[in-house]
Amino acid sequence: MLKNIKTTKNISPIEQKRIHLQEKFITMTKRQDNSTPSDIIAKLSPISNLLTEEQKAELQASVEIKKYKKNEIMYEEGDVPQYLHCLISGKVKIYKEGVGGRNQIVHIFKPVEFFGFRAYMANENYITSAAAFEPTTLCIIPVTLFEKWLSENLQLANYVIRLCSVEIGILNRHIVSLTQKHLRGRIAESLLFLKETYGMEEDNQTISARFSRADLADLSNMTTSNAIRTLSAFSSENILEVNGRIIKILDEDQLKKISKIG
Amino acid sequence: MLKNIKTTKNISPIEQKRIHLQEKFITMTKRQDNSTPSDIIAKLSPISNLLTEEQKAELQASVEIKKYKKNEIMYEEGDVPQYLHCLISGKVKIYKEGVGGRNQIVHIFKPVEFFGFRAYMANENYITSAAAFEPTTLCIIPVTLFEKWLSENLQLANYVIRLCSVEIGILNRHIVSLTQKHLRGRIAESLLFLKETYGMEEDNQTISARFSRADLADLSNMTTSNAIRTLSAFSSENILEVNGRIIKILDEDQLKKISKIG
DNA sequence: ATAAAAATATGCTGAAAAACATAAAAACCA
DNA sequence: TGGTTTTTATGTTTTTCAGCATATTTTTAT
Repeated sequence: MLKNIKTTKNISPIEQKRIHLQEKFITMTKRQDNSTPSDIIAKLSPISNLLTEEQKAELQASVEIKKYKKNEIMYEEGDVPQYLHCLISGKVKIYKEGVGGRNQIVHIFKPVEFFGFRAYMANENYITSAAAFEPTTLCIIPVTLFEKWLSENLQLANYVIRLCSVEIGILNRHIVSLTQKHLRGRIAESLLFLKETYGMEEDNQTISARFSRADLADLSNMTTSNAIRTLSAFSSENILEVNGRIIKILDEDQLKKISKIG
Repeated sequence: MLKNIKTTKNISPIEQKRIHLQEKFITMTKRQDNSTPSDIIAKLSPISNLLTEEQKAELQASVEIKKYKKNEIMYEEGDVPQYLHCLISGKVKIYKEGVGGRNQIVHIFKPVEFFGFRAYMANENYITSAAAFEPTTLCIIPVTLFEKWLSENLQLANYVIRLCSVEIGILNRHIVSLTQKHLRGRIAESLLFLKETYGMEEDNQTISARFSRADLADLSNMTTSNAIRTLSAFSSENILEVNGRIIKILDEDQLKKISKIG
């Protein structure tokens, strides 16, 4: 009894709010995961809309659904690419192992986007790994089937060319940011990028993503210590309000400025 | 007369050899540039082989030949993409301006490769600039025509998808190298990359490219001073033989090792 | 041919960020 | 529930590299 009272006393209002937000976030995430198989096929519209009737039938026949736990790995560097992966719900990181065991996240995906075909099309084994940030549902389709579709469907092929073109642009920008900006600029850019990708919660300030400091570091090319330090600095400068993994952007203009000047 | 003797005396055997190699290199470069218009169309085979007869006729009707001097700029960041560029002879760099006016070279092209369509396909203005390392000949084709071909030619579209897939892989690898390797590892990698791209001269040691230290620096994400310093170090370690812009790889295994461990 | 400009070489200094260390807080789990 | 592991926080030291200065060499322009 006494212990219980003590525990309750220890939780500050801010902490209570954090726990509340955290639970709401988990609920939101889980809710997205309740799709039935037919729902899921419908969700593949970015691809399936471009397919012929025959190809849609092939999709129906070959698609498989896979669920991944938090931090579970989908494929690793060196693996032979076998499937086109479509992200139905959850969040996925594509990362590459660096020299000192340090990882660099090269892409993050949101529903409904697809990945995992590049290496196959380039005739390589995977040079990156893919893992789930949070509980995630994927559709997987044999990549040979996807290749066949590409070889017979102009619309799909042109869509993929446009996707790749956008991706190359992002990577070009990224190279310069990661190599030339300073710690503060790189973290600022990553936070803005997370906001763009996963959006905000109802308050229009809280980023709809819960990343560990280590993941933020891997995204921003720095050590975990420096990610922690820089977030603390932004917090004490009232640019962010940081509450565990819940990050609220208080002064977006300032953050953009820091991101821009490096 | 006396002066003449003095001048001759000042040129060491090594220097004479350097001048000889330099002149031979310039001759080689110039020779590649003597193509007639019909030769040039023939040289576009990587694309034209994939075109239908009708498309080939359109190519013939629309293609233009452009010559660029050393360091001349083809397009700049912010420009509206208008042409597909095919490199017929010479060497081209694609680069991006960084924060402190420092450039990062994100791609180098050799004949016959094509570029300049990515931004258009991504529906953007150019986010990179293109310039000639040395006297260069290009074919340019209206990018709208290229887009039309893509929308009606499966083979071409699939070829472009494969090209983009390879490119994305290179960029992913590049991000990790440039951010995580040390000076020595980055320069080593750039030199090996130049060797892969432009090949060697007859001696099978000299890289068939003459890059300024500043360009090597822009390729390797470092200051010009550090590119100079590191090349000197490699030279005194007998990994390279450096003679102005002529770089001979003496110990490729060692260079690969340095590139690998960072 | 000669002056001016650009590129290369090298040393020195200081800033930025990694590496290391340690403690506190939070999450996990048997 | 208490103990263990992981994550976050923060201070200190060390390494790497950019920035600057200056001299020399090479290239370019006139």
